[in-house]
Amino acid sequence: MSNQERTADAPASVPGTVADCCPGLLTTPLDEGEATELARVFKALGDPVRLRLLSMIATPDGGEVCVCDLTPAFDLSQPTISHHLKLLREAGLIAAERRGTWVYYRLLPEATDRLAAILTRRATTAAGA
Amino acid sequence: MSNQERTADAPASVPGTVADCCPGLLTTPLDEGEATELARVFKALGDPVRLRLLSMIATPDGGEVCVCDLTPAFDLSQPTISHHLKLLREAGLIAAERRGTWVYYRLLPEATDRLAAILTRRATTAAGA
DNA sequence: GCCTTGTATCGAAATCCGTCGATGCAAGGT
DNA sequence: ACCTTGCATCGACGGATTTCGATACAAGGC
Repeated sequence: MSNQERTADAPASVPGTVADCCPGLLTTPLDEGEATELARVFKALGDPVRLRLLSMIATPDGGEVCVCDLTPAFDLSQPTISHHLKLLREAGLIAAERRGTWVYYRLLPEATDRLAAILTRRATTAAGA
Repeated sequence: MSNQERTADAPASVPGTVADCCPGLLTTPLDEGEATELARVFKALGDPVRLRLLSMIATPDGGEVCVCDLTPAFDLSQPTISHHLKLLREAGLIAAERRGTWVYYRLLPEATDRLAAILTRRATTAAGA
């Protein structure tokens, strides 16, 4: 049983609304085009290194992490990390910005919000009663 | 002769509890073990065929779909569909039940709930209580 | 018992993916 | 200008993934 709070009048910084954006995977069958596009995003999450990268990027509240901090955190070569960051970028999950010598990555919250909404089971059973 | 038992279904750790499982990906860095385990689930979602299968399985309110309804919905061979269903099963996303001649699949909502929670940005700033 | 139908597993082929070293480009210091 | 440092791209290699046909297993009808 999901004890979801109904943040009806959420006073705090609610990250936008994810209510009506998403076809919903769990409520209506996905057509082929949507499935292909969604699969690309989930595939980007389907690797431990990329998941850790994403969590390291998403964790700081300012939401920016220098690549120079990401690369030494893994036992992998620098090109490999760069490759994984590129995949996360192409999936629309993160964005990069060059500032001087360094490149900073930040999370794109709309992307994860969308995925969360897609994976959220709306209360279809509680319809009306 | 073939003495093989069918033990390759679900992984050892069946997601029974979802209460304390979710560190939150967006709020704390993932350690390597969690990342590996999570990546397996996301990888299962990283294919258009499997996404469509999952949505077809999750869509009916009763939550059960016969394989005989899934297979002809794709332009793929029956073994291929069976293979994709197996991957979704091993990821803990769906479960199978044989009833007579046919096999029925249903969604395991705890799995998608967990993913949705992991991808949900919690209000870290409001860390009260 | 045997055949038919539904589903899973096996083994192989083609393709994709993660990883590396080498190299190129950008920016700054000297 | 030149060199140094940070990051991206290239080309290649090994391992994983997707797909198939063939086949095995399960259940029911004859």
